[in-house]
Amino acid sequence: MAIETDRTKIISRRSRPAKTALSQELIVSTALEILARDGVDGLSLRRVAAALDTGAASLYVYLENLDELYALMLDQALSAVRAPKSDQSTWRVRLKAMLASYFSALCKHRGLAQLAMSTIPCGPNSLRIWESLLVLLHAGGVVDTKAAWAVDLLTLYVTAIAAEHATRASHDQALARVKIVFAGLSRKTFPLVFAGREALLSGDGGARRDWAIDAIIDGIVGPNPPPRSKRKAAR
Amino acid sequence: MAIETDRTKIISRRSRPAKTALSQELIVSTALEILARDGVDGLSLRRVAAALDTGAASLYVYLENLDELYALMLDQALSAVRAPKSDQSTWRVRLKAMLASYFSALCKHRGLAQLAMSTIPCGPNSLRIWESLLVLLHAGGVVDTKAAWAVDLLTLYVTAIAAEHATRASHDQALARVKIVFAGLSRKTFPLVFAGREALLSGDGGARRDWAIDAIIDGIVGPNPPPRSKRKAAR
DNA sequence: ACCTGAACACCGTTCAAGT
DNA sequence: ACCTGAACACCGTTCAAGT
Repeated sequence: MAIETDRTKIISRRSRPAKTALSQELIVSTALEILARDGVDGLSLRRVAAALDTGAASLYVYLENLDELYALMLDQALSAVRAPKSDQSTWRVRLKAMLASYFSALCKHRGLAQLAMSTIPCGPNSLRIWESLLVLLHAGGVVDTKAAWAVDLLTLYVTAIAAEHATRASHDQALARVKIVFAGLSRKTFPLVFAGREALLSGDGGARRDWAIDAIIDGIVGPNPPPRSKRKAAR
Repeated sequence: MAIETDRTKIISRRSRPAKTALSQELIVSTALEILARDGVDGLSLRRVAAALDTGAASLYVYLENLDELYALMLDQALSAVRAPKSDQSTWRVRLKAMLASYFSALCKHRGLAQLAMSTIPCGPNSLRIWESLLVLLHAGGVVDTKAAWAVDLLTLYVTAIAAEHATRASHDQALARVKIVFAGLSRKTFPLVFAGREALLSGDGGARRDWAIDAIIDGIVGPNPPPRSKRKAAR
């Protein structure tokens, strides 16, 4: 998407981005950089403006408001999500790969997932991803309304788990509170919580996420999955 | 300004709550009221303080910071979540009832769900709810690590869907953007998104949520559910 | 058309000073 | 111990004025 707007970007790369002409894309990229570096608490319009050697007011030529910036940031970050090649593996493996890619795109910039939770993703990259997910689900026999709802459910889960991930990572105070609570947990009043306290805490990253995604897909496909054809799953 | 700390409390209950002695609980209740009335954007420490006829600084006797307030608000709101009576229905019906209760508790105060997404719930009410959910899942044959992960998955979904719900409700600008995108959607480039655009948008509230919860439970229980005993499900 | 400084109406948090 | 006003270092957004 117009990676290098014009020459200046190549010529005058000194200490600073050297007063490149402002553009929506540049603003968004800069904002994503700041987000990745300083997290969601370090991101502000004023800081983005400062990084671009200008004042916050200047950005309003390119943005209606902060929410629009968030939406654009989300979509630009989602450009990293790629649909896996269609000529290999089952639809299920490809679906999971795509969701994993979605997850890591959200995690790449610290706190992006939190923004994603309060933004309805509807940029070009979201559309592309939705389409790919729908194709994969169709291959799995999930169609129509169910397919639409399934895309929503799957992306919602991935976004939520990424947001939780980011919260725990950046916000160790909250995590410390949980640990204290678990340390003083009464085995009598809460026997099952007590027994499962390890598992409840364990981010354990991958394992829990993989299990959850599989569970959700199982649930979506339903108890009577369509007959598995011997052919490669349809494109 | 503690002019009327005690007797006056009974005597002078006029227009205002009449300068009740401050307390953590009172602060939390007031904050929840403001949240319910003005949404997440209308909530601030200063406003809570103003509603209590004091300055923001006064609250720091009872709160470490804003995050602690959020955590306390979440837990107080979750006190409305009740475990259904154990002597009726199947574990599955009761599980769904409890999750529905969880959902409506989060929706009752506009924007609470958004706070919940960036707070690890670990107050007494969360513990109680976890325990009940674990009991129900055990009745359904889901145990150990799987049960713990399942509780996490279910509550994460409910929280996320409530947050999405709140975002859409309060934030019609974003919703308008989606509608514009869908209106100009290319049936050629995104055939499946185009076909499912109604279903993707339809909040449709209950139906989609019910389907998703059922799908997740199905997925958790797994393809080989334990033999359904004829007895009432164990407590 | 684009950029800017200054202003407006807010934030959370701290702290010395009061009672 | 509790409360307070004032201050600090920030916010997003607007707007008249510049180029």
